[in-house]
Amino acid sequence: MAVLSSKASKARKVSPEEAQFLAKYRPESFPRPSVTVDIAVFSIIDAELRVLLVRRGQHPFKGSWALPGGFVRVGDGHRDQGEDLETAAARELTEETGLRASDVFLEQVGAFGRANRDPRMRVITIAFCALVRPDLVPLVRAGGDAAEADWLTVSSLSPNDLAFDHAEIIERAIEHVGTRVDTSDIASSLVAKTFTVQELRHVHALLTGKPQDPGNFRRKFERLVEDGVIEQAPGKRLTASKPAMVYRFVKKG
Amino acid sequence: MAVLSSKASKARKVSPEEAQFLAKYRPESFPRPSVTVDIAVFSIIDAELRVLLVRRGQHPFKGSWALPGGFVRVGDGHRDQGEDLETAAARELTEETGLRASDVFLEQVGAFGRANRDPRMRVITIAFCALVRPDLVPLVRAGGDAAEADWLTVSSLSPNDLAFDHAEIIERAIEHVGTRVDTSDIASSLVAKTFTVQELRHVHALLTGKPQDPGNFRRKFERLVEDGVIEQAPGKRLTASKPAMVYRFVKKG
DNA sequence: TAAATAGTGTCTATAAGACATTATCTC
DNA sequence: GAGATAATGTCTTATAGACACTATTTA
Repeated sequence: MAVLSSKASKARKVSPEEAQFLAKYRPESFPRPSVTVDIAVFSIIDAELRVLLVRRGQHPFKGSWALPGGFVRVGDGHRDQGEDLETAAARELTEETGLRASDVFLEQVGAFGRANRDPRMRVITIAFCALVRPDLVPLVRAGGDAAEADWLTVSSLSPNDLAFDHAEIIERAIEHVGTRVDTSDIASSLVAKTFTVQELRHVHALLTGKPQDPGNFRRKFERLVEDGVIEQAPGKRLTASKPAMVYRFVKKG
Repeated sequence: MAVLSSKASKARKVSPEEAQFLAKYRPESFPRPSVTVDIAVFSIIDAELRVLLVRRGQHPFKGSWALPGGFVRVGDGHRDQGEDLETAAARELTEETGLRASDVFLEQVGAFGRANRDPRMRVITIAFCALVRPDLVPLVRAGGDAAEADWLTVSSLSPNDLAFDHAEIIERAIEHVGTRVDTSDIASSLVAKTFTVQELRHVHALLTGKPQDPGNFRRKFERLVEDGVIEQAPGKRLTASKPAMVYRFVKKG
């Protein structure tokens, strides 16, 4: 399976015959769906997992909370084919939060395209999840056309408050993140640049939904230090009692 | 997070005001992409992991192998919104193989929508993976418009032989399946109705890409028997030497 | 000194990896 | 009986879970 290289057909050779075909080709006018990207932007605020939502000012679902998102730019559909899905997600993220996409973890969750999920027309959305480090949250400014935006606590969300199928999308996005906690450094996107053992433990607890034993988690943590994923940082974190040592993720070369 | 129920807004209440809004609403004519479903249909033939591909008879990529797939039906875009993505995938699967979707494992892998992945026009595809039990493979008949179809060995595929970004899709589909081998009964979709320990072991070896130790795998297998996932079936599998006991997956209630 | 939280150690259960060994069939 | 594969057993190591314990700070 390693035989299959990732980015195929980057500079594909086009035969004269095929070039002629393409020159003559005119896309037929089948009915087409609208395609959007929606982003479940997560962060941790006040020790709670939260998601950034915008309140809809228009029908349908006027007054409900919705995920930030928007249409994928597809160009004129012939010469200019527009932007990639990831690019669209990154653009929307920046537009709606003011954050640079390079500072945020962004990954596709999947496509959601049930018929009638939008009563106006057929809309297929590509859902992404984004993780924002808590120390960047203060920089988030409610973007563009959004009437009202807020970080809502995930555990107290009610599906009735959410527009479209966004409750389902959020649920799937959380699941998506949760399954990757142990196999990726996804948690690094939800702690500040420096953090204590307990702070990272808390992130894991929130993402997995299970309480993490302090002693057992430390073992995991120490393994990450041994493997060079995490290193100690200068300084200490002052608390109400004994200060804690402070760590940081090692930048990958 | 459990607060979020899966299928939200099944019978949403629409206020008179919103109903009026929807009655007046006319979708604007933003440029829209074409949306297709493509299916990576896998099975095991002659002890090799194979994927069902069709040879393209037309430009672009004429002569290359491609995943079976087709356009998602989106209705007239207003009153009738067409079919769900899963429905589209199941329909295409049946059209192209003759298999009933209920007999086949089918799951979404994700959306692939890079600009210019199709030189004709902007096409976003929702990729699915399908797993066909080996005993159903003989029933597969090259479907509909497909000029030529064949089960190609995954490990000997070259990206150059594949149309569009289908090499990338296949790779991601294999990855998708591989990550679920240990946490789901996905392997049950790749063995015949009855199977031996070694046969299931071989499936795991192919899906994970790692050789599975006979003794160690048996332990795993016995755990599945204890958990009621697998049960012994009558009869034996005759081989060149000692016959092997035969098992089957317990039907879920 | 008391309260609080950081940090350490221990015991057990579970599962994986790497073998060696025995059992039972066909030819 | 020879060859082959099924089936079993053993030893080691890695990890997770539960929980008791010690250390260091603030108030």
